[in-house]
Amino acid sequence: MKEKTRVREVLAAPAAGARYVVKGWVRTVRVGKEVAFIALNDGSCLASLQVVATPALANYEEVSRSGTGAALEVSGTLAASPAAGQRYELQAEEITITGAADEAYPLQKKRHSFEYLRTIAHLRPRSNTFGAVFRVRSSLAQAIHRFFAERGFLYVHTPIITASDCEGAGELFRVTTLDLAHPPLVAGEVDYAGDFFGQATGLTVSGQLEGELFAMAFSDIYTFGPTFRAENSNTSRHAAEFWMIEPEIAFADLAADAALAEEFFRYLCRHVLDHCGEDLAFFNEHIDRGLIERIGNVADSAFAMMEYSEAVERLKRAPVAFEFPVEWGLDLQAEHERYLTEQVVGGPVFIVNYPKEIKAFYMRQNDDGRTVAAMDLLVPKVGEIIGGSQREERLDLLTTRMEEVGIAPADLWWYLDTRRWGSCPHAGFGLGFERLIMYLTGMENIRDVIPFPRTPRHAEF
RNA sequence: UCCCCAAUAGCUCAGUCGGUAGAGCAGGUGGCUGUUAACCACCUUGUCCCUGGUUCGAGUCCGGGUUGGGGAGCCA
Repeated sequence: MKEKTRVREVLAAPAAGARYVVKGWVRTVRVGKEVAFIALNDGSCLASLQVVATPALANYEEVSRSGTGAALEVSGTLAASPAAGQRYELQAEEITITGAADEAYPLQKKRHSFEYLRTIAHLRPRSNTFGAVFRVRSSLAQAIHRFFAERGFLYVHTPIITASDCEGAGELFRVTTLDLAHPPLVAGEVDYAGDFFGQATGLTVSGQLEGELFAMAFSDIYTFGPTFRAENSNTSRHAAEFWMIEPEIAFADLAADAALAEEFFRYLCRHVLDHCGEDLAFFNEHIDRGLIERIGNVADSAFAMMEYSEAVERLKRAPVAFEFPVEWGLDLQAEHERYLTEQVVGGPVFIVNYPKEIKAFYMRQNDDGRTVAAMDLLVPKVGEIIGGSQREERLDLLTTRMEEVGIAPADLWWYLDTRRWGSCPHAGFGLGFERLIMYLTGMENIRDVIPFPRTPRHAEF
């Protein structure tokens, strides 16, 4: 095969005149008798390359009839475009139709609803919006690894399959090789002793507990991988399979945790502004006007911090009627979080030190005896985007707390061992990758920032 | 899981008071043109989500269901 040049590179050429081979998919064709214009896109950037075809081509008739979606290989010479709309165009000398696309091609050169595009998720990456979404997603994933690598963090692959169902409150997907029609039974219950792992197992809902084990050896670590929740959640912000970033830092307290989260979040805002400009401009114009300004503000401003107790007081004094009650000891609802970040602060804000009753067992108990060292980062438009805490490193307090909330310490003996030998203050947080992408693109549905979304009743593709 | 809304051509949608279905895009034909999701003319395309009911008559009103969307809870 002839070596190709990406459209992105061709469009960035210093001058016209060179010959190129470009391969991609047709976005639109505008046909005439003496000339046809083909917008060719290969996903390397948002812009398409204008290919100019003339009847001099042996297969001009065929080429001019190729519709939106067809795959073409074009050899030609780059020329300065005489018309407005593009700097360069490729004067085709030879065009091969690699894969034709007829009128049944579901992606037309017009606006489609996101709902419809979800039903053709195998083709939607060829659209402008989803091309931009998945380029930004890829770029952000690499930026996340770079951020941690620059700071000496160890990247750890925590297990996908887990036997501990007390990691969090999330419902586990079951992993089994048992014959579901005829499972082995003992006293009417399924006997997992005969299952593949000899015990009940499921897909992970968090890599945090294993991450803590590695932090107790490598000091600063992070995980970045898929996570699964079998919750029957039908919202624009929940998926059954999503990706999560979970750093864990040893010899660190909640303040250090929040400082890391802020540096991390601002780094990623700065990253898309500096590296995804074309796609961001597209989102800013078509999806969310004000996006670039909002991201820029976050990248440049220090984040506020507010005690949970103060947040409750502010909400109580708020001159608005909330649907849910505000009382010390109750969890903050989405409407409360939005009010705090959008109205009270007008920017990102950490809420810290929550009542221990509404938070997980592993969070470090504060000296007041009623709060734990937890933090949530709230951002305008989205609400909670990061949740983290300092972990309880004191063995006696941790085991007591586990018993209080009904988690058998024996099941997590390995977790408790880190508190038994060489324990130290440590902290970490979790960032939902898709929610980050939503925040940085303005896309409002999690199903539209993950290639093939898994949600209740949906595992197509 | 709960609340609300929606479902009409391949896609995006309109459809008045209940009177028998329409536009744009896509597709076809022709024209025109260095075009810019080109343009102009003509043409083709319907299980009006399913089901039951009210009615002389239902895309339209009512009941049940399915699917999708928005919101809430759970959370990331």
